[in-house]
Amino acid sequence: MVSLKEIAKRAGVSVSTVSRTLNNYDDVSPETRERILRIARELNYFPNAVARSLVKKKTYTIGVFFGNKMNSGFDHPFFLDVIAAIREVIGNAGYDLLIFTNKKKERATYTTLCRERSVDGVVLLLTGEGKKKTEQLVELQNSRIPCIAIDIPLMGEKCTYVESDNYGGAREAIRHLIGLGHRWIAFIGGDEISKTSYDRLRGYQDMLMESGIGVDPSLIQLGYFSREKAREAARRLMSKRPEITAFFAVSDVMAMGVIEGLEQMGYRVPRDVSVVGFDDIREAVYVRPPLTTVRQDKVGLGSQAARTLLQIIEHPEEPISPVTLPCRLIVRESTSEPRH
Amino acid sequence: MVSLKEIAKRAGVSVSTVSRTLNNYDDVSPETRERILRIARELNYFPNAVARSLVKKKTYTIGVFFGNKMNSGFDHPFFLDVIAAIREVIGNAGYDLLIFTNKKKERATYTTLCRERSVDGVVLLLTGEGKKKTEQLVELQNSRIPCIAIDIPLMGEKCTYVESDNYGGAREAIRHLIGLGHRWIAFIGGDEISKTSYDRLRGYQDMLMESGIGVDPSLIQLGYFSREKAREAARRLMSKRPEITAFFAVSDVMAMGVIEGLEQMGYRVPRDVSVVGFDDIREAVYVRPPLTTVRQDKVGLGSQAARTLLQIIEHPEEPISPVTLPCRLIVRESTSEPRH
DNA sequence: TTGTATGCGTTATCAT
DNA sequence: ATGATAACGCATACAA
Repeated sequence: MVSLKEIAKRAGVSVSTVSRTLNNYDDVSPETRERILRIARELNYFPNAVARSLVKKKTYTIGVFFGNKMNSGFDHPFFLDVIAAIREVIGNAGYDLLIFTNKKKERATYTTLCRERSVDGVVLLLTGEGKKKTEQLVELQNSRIPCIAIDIPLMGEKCTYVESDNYGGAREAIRHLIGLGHRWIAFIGGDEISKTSYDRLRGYQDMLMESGIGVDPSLIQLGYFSREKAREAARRLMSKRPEITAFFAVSDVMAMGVIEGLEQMGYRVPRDVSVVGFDDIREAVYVRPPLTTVRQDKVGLGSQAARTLLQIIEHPEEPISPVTLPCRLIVRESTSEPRH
Repeated sequence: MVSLKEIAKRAGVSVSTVSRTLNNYDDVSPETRERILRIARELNYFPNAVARSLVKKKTYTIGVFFGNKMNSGFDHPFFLDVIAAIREVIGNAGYDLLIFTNKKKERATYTTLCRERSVDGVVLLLTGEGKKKTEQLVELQNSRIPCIAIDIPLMGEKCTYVESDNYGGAREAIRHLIGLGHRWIAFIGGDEISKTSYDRLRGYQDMLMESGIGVDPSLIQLGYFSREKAREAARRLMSKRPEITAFFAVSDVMAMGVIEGLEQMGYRVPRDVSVVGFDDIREAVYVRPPLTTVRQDKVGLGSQAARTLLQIIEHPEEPISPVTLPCRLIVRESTSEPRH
């Protein structure tokens, strides 16, 4: 509303003098400086970020893309924690967050939306649907837009990702089950394409091999990160292979589905069958039985993503690389020794 | 990156012709139109929203303010659901969401931040801390910035709010307890200033009066929307007034605290004492015992807020007024008949 | 120390 | 049907 011109007029100086004063240049006399600052304060002046962005080509805005499903709220399993951490870090650095929601752009891609809004950087917090837009992801990865992805293996000149140690976390989960005495351990995966799910599968397989138990492919099913699909997968598995004593589901939501399916069939968890999840979402501690699960460091993921992104933006010369954060097995009450 | 000027040069026309073409003006010949559109497509042109905003004084951006507490994620009890609904509605209308996070502006207020970023409107999704910045809220309310508050009674020329029927919801909760046979019903309020908490208190009092039970002020305590504070309040209350058979806490988080306190003292819920919450947060269904609570229509709150805000923005001439959405009592397992 | 001029990318007004 | 020009609010190179 009140502009530099307005202040300049009242102070009897030129616009550029006002601009320099307000930007703390030191080439302005103490008297005029005082006068200008006083007037600016009186008029309650604040610079127009839009105009400034136009000339400086810097918006102090970080874009965010994430899943689209409506009814379940944001469908990322721990959107809230990750975004809170991101917000904290980038806020301290002087940036705001732009959440892309505009549905009116049919032909737009992640890249064009970023360019259009001139965001300084972008974070990708996608779920199933979004992760499948491979062409768009590649385009963004190859663009010069500073980009950090969570759980998606993108690598480019200004693009990298953060993830949990999914492989190691899965190993711990299986080690735990084996230690308890389990030998017939089923695996409920996510989908065919996600690296996240794949790494957890590898951890499961490797641990079983190393323990001399071996991998039985028929114990491996996909649950597509859906509670219902996981429930049905568990029921199918259990009726075909009643010797199973434990399930490892690669998300807590699916673990909850597995437990549901098991109980529908008359099994008790963990007395008859043990179940381990992944993520440690908020509900995990409340659910019955409280879930043994592999905790992802959500705050760590978010703040690391933010820090890496800021580094790409503000120190473009420095090399970048993906970062992997450790997971931790949280033993609660959904696992116990196998029924004999 | 690629601008109107670039396209103009390649097409051999002026910038203004390109602009008119791209904005679907009808005063451009079919031939040049085709040529320009083709080149624009080839160059993968997208307009620079910043430049456009500067001249049109419209950003297609809705600002969002909310609580600041870090560790607990966003501290609004149902931030996620509300924001998801808002996102849906404003996204369909062609707007994006700007989440204010910048901590580097000490002297800034809600109003100045909005002006600085030139947002077209703003939604207030505040918790305890934010709600207490009364001067700032008044300033915003009196500004000409289109504004919608959730659960805060702001009213101005371009400012209003949405809330749940807190009074009615509280009445239902108490009616339920009375119907079960309870007579000694304690109230765990939020704080002294929030209208939300106050309306629920009124519902509690009125229902008790209408039922001929009457209100005992010593059964009323504040829990400041904190689990721990509510837990301690419940313990104090219960040791002084062991005749209490039911608690009504004005948030689920506090209800969980109350249950915790009760169980620490050796009471069982609901066998010995019944507990009713408010909100119906996601955890409410998983917690033990599953919480009887007053459900707020989170999606309704969010989408109503968004619709109202859009109306203020796009139809400034029409009158505005606050809207109140109905609540619904969800009976689960934390309530039963009183111990004799 | 201060002012003038120019440009950022776009839209809009007014000629032609 | 098209182009020249100004304007949005600010920053900056250069001149004075």
